[in-house]
Amino acid sequence: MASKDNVSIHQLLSLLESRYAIRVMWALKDGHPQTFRLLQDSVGGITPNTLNTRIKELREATLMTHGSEGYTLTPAGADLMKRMSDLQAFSVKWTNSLAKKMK
Amino acid sequence: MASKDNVSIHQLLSLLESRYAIRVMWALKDGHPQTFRLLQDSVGGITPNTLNTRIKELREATLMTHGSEGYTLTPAGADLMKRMSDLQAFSVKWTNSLAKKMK
DNA sequence: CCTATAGCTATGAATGTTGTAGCTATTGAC
DNA sequence: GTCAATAGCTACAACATTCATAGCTATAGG
Repeated sequence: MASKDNVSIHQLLSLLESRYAIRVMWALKDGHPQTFRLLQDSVGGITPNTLNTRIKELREATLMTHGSEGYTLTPAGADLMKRMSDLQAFSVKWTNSLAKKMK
Repeated sequence: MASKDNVSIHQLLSLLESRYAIRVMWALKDGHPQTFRLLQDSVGGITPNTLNTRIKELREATLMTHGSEGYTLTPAGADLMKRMSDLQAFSVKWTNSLAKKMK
């Protein structure tokens, strides 16, 4: 059903479109657990308030959890990051072509 | 260079993490040009102020343009959406497993 | 002219994010 | 036992983004 699928993607995107949401998960995609403060540093520039809000949202969405060694992605979260890993290569190409435009 | 690559992905993500940014491009990924108001309806719930802000940002980022038939993605924008197309399948799986959790 | 359509701008209120500070609980060393 | 270090978070006020609603300007067709 197409409209149901649209609802799904909209739900997902409205989660991912909060500031830092993707970067929080991105910081965890290598599988190493991180503490609250370490995560804050990895993401860079995020305040504890906001990080905490993101953590709550991502946990409710079953994309990340908190184990004994710190915060990690759930299998679903890891799957999502795997599907987004192409962004890395894109971003490099894109930044380079932007830089060319500027000069 | 790893740190340079990190800058790239951060630049990209901070663009994509604005509300509706991804959904604006998502609405154009089939290649059909859309007018301002049509785009507003396709995205759903976005106000003209915000849409206009997103359009400006995405045009400066060379991810979308405005031709004679309306707004469209640039080749770079289309490339980006292609790389994110896996999100569709993920979101359906994810919504279903969330729904199971709830009952 | 008159209406329809397209692309936007104006305004004030609601919501989200920031910077800075500091609280509580747990752990291990002394 | 108590002291410092670490972890997870909360409080508060300032600032930024997004909202809902309204309406302006310009162009094209009838």
